[in-house]
This record gives sequence, structure tokens and C-alpha cells, in this order.
Amino acid sequence: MKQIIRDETILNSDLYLRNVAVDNVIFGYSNKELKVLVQQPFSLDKWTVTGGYIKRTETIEAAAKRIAYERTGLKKLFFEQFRSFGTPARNTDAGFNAEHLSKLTGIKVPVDLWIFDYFVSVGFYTLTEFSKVEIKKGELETDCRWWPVNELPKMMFDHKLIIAEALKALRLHIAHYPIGYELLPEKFTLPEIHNLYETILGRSLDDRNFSKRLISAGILVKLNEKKQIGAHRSPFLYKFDKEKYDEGLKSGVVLAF
Amino acid sequence: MKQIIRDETILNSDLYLRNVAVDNVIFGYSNKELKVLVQQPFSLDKWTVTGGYIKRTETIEAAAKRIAYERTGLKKLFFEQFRSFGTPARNTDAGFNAEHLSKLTGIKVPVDLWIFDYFVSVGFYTLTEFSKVEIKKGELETDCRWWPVNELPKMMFDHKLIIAEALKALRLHIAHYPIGYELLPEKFTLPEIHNLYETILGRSLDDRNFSKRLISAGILVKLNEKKQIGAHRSPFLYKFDKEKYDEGLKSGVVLAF
DNA sequence: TGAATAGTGTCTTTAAGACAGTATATC
DNA sequence: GATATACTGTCTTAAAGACACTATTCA
Repeated sequence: MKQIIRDETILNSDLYLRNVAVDNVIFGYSNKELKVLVQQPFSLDKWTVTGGYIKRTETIEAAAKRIAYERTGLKKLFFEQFRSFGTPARNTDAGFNAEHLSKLTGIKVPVDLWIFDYFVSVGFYTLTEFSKVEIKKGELETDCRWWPVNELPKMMFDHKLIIAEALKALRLHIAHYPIGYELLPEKFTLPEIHNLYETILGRSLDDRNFSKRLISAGILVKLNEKKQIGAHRSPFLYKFDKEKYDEGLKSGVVLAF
Repeated sequence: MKQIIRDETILNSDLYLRNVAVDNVIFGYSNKELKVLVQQPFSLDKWTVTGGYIKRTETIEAAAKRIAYERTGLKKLFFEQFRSFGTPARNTDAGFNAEHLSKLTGIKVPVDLWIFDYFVSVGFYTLTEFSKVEIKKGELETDCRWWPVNELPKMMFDHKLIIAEALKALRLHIAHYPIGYELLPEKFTLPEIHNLYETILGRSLDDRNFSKRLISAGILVKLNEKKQIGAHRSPFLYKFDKEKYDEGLKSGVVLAF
């Protein structure tokens, strides 16, 4: 916050767009767990999804990618715009005001600073394998971490709704497009991708029917290797047929779970 | 334009949000034709979809509805947000500049007026029966009329893309939710709704399979009346079972064309 | 009775869903 | 051989799609 407040350019709002911002729901998956990257701003007791302002020189997609990069250090992520949110009071919340921020930063924050204005937010969601991410907390936040999608902390503004809508969009997406490239290691087993789908959808899927459909979709390549998993039968490793996977991303309608 | 330029409030941009606006693709259907309401601003040779700025006191949905009402006089329309558009140069176009507008209005328009800024646009689409609409042209436009979706005129900005995306979203929507309530008279025949679906989807649908699915979905009520259509067999009239229709709108997945 | 449109039934193919037993790895 | 996990095949049911003839209205 200090940096932002001190920065004349930003105070004058001629670097960033006004009244419109980006919120980026960063989903992380690993080992049967679906989490969201949330941050706690300004020593408040509530959390937000990652988000930020849009530079006058960049597209909204570029803004979302920049913001995700700042937090995760990752550049190649799967992005999807899912909805925009615009209600006059949507970014009004106890604590997020000039008085409180002045106290926190020691710098006089104008009551009518543009960031307190009515902001329309363009929502994106992002997928990543969270065990690989090194979280980089922003200067403005007291904390930034993964939180299970089913046990979210108290969310600020309308961010609970934003996450719910992102999850709905993700679950709709999974039924029409391949998914998993960003969420699984390069080589993975059928039970691993099966767990991924079950976790995202939040319900169990018959393992026989699941492999049947996934294999007949033709986006998997069976490798001549097995994964060692201890005192159990070793599962075969697979990888995605990237060409068919990308084709499925474009033309859609591959699976219907 | 004159009104806007003269209005101090708007010149100062404290009535409307900056850098964010709404574009509303108003689809009109009647008699096997799907059209879009487009307008020609400022005596330019290009056309735009209807759109406008968002008041600081209203939601983006309310802004879209207000704009649709201003053009069509209709209040109860089907609305759907489909995507937002944000590219720095997206609302840059020959003719849409201070010099040209000054010439047109006779009022000195500042080069840096906020309306020339980078605007992120939230896209909505709307459905209506166009034969019932009395178009009300805005003060800023030289013309405003229905144009067949397949023979659009030269579009300004990125509005060709916006219409294409709206149509894609509409076609996706039609496969998962009931449609037609706003597009058909209260009482309609099976061939009429069949034509509606064919027109929106842009392809033919087997009439036997179509009625089979529509009737088994249970959203139609067959009436004890027939429509007189001249020297031909009289088709039965139907109406929507509004309760089941609305339920289908919420819970979705009714038909799959 | 001819012209135009409404209306309907069956068969085939494909996809979805339910379901359980055998195989393998290690200790 | 005990245990934990991988792997696979068949049957049933439902949905999708292809297809063509009869019925009605009225000029």
C-alpha cells in the first residue's frame, strides 16, 4: 500500500484504468485437494482472491496473467474469463477505507482515492499444480496462501460469490474440454487423473467408465513405464497427446462428466 | 452528442463510470429471421451495437437493461452476460475522435474527453420479438435499425467480434436452457418454434425429432385451438408451461440441439 | 383434386450407467 | 499369503439420429 500511495502516477490514476479491475481466482490442485490462492490485505480479518488494476497499455487478459505471475511466478497457466461483476457497493467493506489505510500506512490517504470507487471486476480463473508454486506475497498483504475450496475463510467484498462462480464455470468447462495439462505432472497415472476429475467435480466417478471414456477420447498416450507406488500393483504412466489435447481445447465437446 | 457534451456532469464524468461500459447485443426474431439492432453514430459510415456508460448508482445489469429500454421501449427482456472485452485500442476507430465530433456538434470537444479513453466493455445479449419493437433512435445516432445477423454492415470498433461472441453464447445457451418465451407470441404452433430454433442455430433440425424432444421435455402445453393458416392444414396452438420453463432456466439441461 | 403444410412412429446406432472379479506389487 | 491398489468387460437403459408416409385445409 505504501508503494501505491507514494507513487504519484498511481495516485493520479493515469497508469491504471479507473472503475474496472481484474479478479483472478487461482485454483491449485495437488494430491486430491483443490485449493484457491487467497490473500489477506491490510491486516484485516478478511481475505480476497488475487486481483489488481488494469494498466492503460494492457489487455484485460494480460492484466490477469501479470497478476497471476506476480503471485505464483508462473507464466504458462490456463486462463479463462468467466464473468464480470458490477454492483455499486461491491467493493465496500469494513476496514477498506481511507481512515484505516491511513492508520496502517502512516500516510494520509484521501477519502476519495480512486481505489475506493465503484469497481467493475472482470473475473478470470486460473489452474495450476499448487505444490510447485512459490507464493510471493504482495506488499499490500499480510498473508497469501492456499485455502481448500470447501473451507474458505471469511471473504471480503463479494469474493465468496466470485469463487463460487469461478468454480461453477470450471465444472462446466471440464464437461466440454480436456483439462489437466497444467494440473498434473508430465507423466501421470490413470488413478491420478481420475482423482483430479473427482476432486474438481466434487463427486465420485466410476473408475471403469472414466478410463473407458478418457481413453476413447484419444487424448492420452500410454507409456511403456510404470510408476512405483510401494507395496501395490504399479500403475502405467500416461501423458497427454498435446496435439489432440489442444485441438479439444479449441473445438470442444470431448468428454461429458 | 450535443446533450452529452453540454451536460457538465457528464463532461466531468462523475455520473458515469470511467473506463468501463456496457455493450448490449439486442437480438430480434420474427418470421424466420434473426436480426441485431445496430446503430450508426455521428454520421459515420460504420455501425455499432447498442451500448452505453454505466451510472455510478447502478449495477452493470441495470445499465444493460436501461440501454435496451431506451432503444426498444421494452422492460421485460431476456438478458445474459456473455463476455467482457478489454484491449487498449478497442474503441479507437477512424471518425470517433474529438475533431470529428467537434465538427458534427459545433461544440469544442476536448481531445482527452473520457469517452475516447480505453474502455473495457461488458457484453450482454438480449432477446426480443422484433416486430413488436418501436425503435427509438438515440440523439447521438443518425440511424438505428435491425440488420440480419448474416449480412451485417461494416461494424465499428470490435463490434463484429462482439456480435459473433454473443451469437456463439446464444447458441450454446439454447442447448442447455429453454428459449422462446420472449421471441414467440403467447400462443404459437410447433412449426413456429421449430423455425425459431432452426433460425437461431443456423441449421435445419429434423421436425419429427424436434417435436418429440420438445414435448417430452414437458415445457409445452397443447391447447384445444388451431391456428388458421389459409389453404393448409391448421396447426395446433401451444403455450409454454411457464413454471416448468422457469425451472428449466434455473436448473438447466433441458434440451440438447 | 391438387397444393401446401401439419403431424406422427419405428428402427438403428451410440452413449451412459451400473456393476465385480482378476491382476500385480510388496511385505 | 495378506493387503492394497490397478485394471478391465458386459449388460442394460436411454438418448440421438435417420428416415417417409398420412392428415388436413381450402382454393
